[in-house]
Amino acid sequence: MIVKKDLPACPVATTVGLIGNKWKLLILRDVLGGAKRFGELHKSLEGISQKVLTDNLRSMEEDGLLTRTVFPEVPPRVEYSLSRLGDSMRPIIKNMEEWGLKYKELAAKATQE
Amino acid sequence: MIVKKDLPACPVATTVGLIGNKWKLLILRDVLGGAKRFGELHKSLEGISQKVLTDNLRSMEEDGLLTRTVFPEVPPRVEYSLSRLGDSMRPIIKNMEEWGLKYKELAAKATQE
DNA sequence: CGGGATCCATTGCGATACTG
DNA sequence: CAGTATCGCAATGGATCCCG
Repeated sequence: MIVKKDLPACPVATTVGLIGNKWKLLILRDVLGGAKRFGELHKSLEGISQKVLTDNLRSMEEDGLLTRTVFPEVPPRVEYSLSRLGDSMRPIIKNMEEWGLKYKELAAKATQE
Repeated sequence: MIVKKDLPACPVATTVGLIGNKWKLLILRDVLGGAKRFGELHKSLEGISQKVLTDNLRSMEEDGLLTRTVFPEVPPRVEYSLSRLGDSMRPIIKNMEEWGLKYKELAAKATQE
């Protein structure tokens, strides 16, 4: 599902409009590994406040990147998982992961000198 | 050149720390096409203020992603180009571009229905 | 447990003016 | 041209309380 926003002319800007934000990228990273509960995300994303996490999750849900599933239990359980659209971002995160790994190798070398 | 910051354990977080920001990603996009002058970037990045552009350029320079070259002319000319480290981010931006293109196709289809 | 609602401090950022 | 400096507002985000 795609919700209309004004799409910028540049495709990169389009993508950046959806995930050009620290937390969204990290949320994506977490959810790539499978559905996550609110509390799990909150723990994993160190430093994020409940409010900001909620805001980002809502936004990503609106944009069709995430699927929110409520399990009618007591206590309530809510899971966030990747939609098909969200899953199509996997290569982007994968690239960032690979880049980060290489960067850390470089940083390690630079340190030992 | 790599400047030390505290590197997070997660490689994705490492990358996000350097470019997990709307403007930096768009600056990267612009500079991928070759060296750009300050004014060119300012025009291309619609909506950015001079201050924020300067701040981001400085930050990216500190992080070793960009190279800043001053030409001792009158009027002064300053060019920003990709360092080797910055250039290694090309695949990430490329992915985002491809994703944006596909997304726009989807959006177009959804509209015509 | 997973939020919604408030209130408030902090900051980000735009606008403007000035300079080498 | 490519900045730096300053000011002041608006928005972001943190903390807290409450609820289904």
